[in-house]
Amino acid sequence: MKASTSRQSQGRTRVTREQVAKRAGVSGGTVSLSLRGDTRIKSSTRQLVQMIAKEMNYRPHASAGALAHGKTYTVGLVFSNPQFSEDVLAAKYAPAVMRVSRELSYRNYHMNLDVRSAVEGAKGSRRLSRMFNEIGVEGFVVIHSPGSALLDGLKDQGVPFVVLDGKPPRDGGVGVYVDERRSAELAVEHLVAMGHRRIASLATLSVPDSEQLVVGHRMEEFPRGYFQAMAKAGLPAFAGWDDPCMNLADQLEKLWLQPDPPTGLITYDDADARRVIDVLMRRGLTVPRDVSVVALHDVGVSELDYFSSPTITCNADLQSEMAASATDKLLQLIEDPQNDQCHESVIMQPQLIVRKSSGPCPSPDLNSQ
Amino acid sequence: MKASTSRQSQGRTRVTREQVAKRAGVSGGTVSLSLRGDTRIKSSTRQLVQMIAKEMNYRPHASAGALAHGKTYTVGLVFSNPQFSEDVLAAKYAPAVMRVSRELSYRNYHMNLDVRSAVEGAKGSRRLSRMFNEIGVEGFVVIHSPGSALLDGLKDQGVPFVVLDGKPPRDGGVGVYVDERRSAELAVEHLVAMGHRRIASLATLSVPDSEQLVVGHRMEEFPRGYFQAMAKAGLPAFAGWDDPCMNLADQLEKLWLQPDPPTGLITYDDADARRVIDVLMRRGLTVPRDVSVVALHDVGVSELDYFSSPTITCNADLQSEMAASATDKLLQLIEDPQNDQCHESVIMQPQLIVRKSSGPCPSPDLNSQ
DNA sequence: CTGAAAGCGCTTACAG
DNA sequence: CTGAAAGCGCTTACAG
Repeated sequence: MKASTSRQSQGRTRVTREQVAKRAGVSGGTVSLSLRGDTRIKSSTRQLVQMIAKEMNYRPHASAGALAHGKTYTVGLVFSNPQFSEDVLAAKYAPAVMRVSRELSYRNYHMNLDVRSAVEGAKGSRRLSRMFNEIGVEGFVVIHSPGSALLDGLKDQGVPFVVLDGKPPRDGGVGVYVDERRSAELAVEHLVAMGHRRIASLATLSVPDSEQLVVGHRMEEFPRGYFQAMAKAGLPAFAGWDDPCMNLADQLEKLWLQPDPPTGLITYDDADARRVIDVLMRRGLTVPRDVSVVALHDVGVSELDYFSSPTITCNADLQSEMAASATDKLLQLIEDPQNDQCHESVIMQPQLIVRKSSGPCPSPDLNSQ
Repeated sequence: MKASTSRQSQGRTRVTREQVAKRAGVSGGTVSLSLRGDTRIKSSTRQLVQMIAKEMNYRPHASAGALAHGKTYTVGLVFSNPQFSEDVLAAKYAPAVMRVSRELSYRNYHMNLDVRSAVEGAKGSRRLSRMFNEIGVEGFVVIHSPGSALLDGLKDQGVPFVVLDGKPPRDGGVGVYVDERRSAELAVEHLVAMGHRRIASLATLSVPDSEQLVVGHRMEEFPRGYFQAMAKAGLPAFAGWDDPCMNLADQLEKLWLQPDPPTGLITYDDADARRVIDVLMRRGLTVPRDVSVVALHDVGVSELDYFSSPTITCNADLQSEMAASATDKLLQLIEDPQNDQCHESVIMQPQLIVRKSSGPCPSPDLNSQ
């Protein structure tokens, strides 16, 4: 019973178009057209063919189609960020991956996921190029690739792509990303609205030391948005760090050596916020009674609610929305590259979700008691 | 400058085999054989062709190959677990997805990820069937599909598949999963070795109520392993729950109403463990000083280390290893189905990682002080 | 309204 | 050792 033809996938004799044609008493071409609902075929024969095809459980062979008409209806999803390990990226972007997959399937496209293209430079480029030429992937969604050489390669070759959660190369290309400065602004505005005036920003590495490169990226937008927002609010900015690699505890230490320690803290993400809260607790400070903590990003731990660690106020994670938008853009780029509109990046507006880590500024009296 | 042929992917004129052939002064067939390193071709011409092909940056067209020889070198990765939402599955299995992708790429296979097949029953089956017939996927890695109708469909059609982190259908098929009973045994043995005698097990739902089905699955193996392990250790088992939907706080409440509350607790996963620790803290109990908590599974929060919530002792997460093994099995199944060995499931042995949530049993004196 | 035919780019016996 | 040719299953002008 277990025995079967040596290649199962082929042993199961495939139903071909010609078989349907014969059964229906028409030619192969007519079958193709009928199944596509082409009105050049008389309605009655069209329906006949459709019926018979369904009966026979006929499925057109995609490879044959691809060879004939040149389209594969497949796009590649690749990670390209040498700064993070694959697993870190995978965990972080899992929802995006899922969303892209779902959106593609709605449009009858397929998704080819390739992790190893995460490799930067020539090697990564070669992989993408192979995917494009060999498998016939029609375009790429590239996840979070800051200033990648990969992208330049794609652009040179005229391969459609869109960057998900990252900016496109300076000289063109499309990206879908969140307005970072606005994220910082929202955080500052929220704290100001709660009466806070002394609001500090903390720089951190939430990744292993070996991946310090990321600091450069983070440091670029994160504090800039903070400084601008503070300026806009007419408040003096002060940062916790001397250099970007300074750890959180040291930054807090330094801030609390000042005569007037901050009542509001802004961290890069919710994971950092929890670390900060933990340090504050050890110093005998309670969040948000004594200090409010707001994070700019949500990496998935914002909603945990423990005895000593409240839920975190932070900007909503928009990756699923970005994924949908990126998929949309890419398909436009593939199907209608003439349309100028699809060559523009999408900048999403952040939305702050207020949770339990932030509250009113303690009044000075209580504060100094 | 921006103008280009209407279909970029085709506009970029593809380098074909015939072009290489002409340049090399040989026939198309010779090019194919040479590039595959076939020794029927004289070494000198073989090398010549290889050189020229590289020069011209020739990439064989996969669809054409697939049409000619019938192989696509593509496998499908699908989720099939109606009990969890896609996002929950995605986050949980992200490392597995990455690992499968990597392993496949090492063997020059491609991965087609399809989320929507998570839909159970006829609809999901149809999707898989379409993937198999249309795209020519040669087999499937099905993630965590307890007793799924999908699998039966695949088996009936003779489509190669392996279940990742789940058991195969009772009547055959291959799965890769961890020995759940042994997981429980390790947890019990660890606590016993630390002097604990009163060890309770807590049942929980770490997913929203709407997904209660999962309880059935969990309850099946989890307590069974616990009860067996306790019996083996010669200790009386006692469970925290009356019914499996009882929440953790109530279970703890109940346990601590007893004259002799437990000194060791076993939870399903590290997330549950943290919830338990949180409840214990509110009751004024410190972990692991007063109570040790061990989880059977690691869902990724075991290593967080906060002031009030220590790292969690639990069994290592083997999903990456399972993913590698599952990929291996599937490719064997595809490439050499005759080999009986590849039709057997793989049961992985768990490994307990001791962290800070477990420690020696408090001595009775200190305990009652 | 439909059929016959060329072609997509490859693989693989089969001659020579 | 290599070339000429049939064939994989489709699409798409082109006749009629």
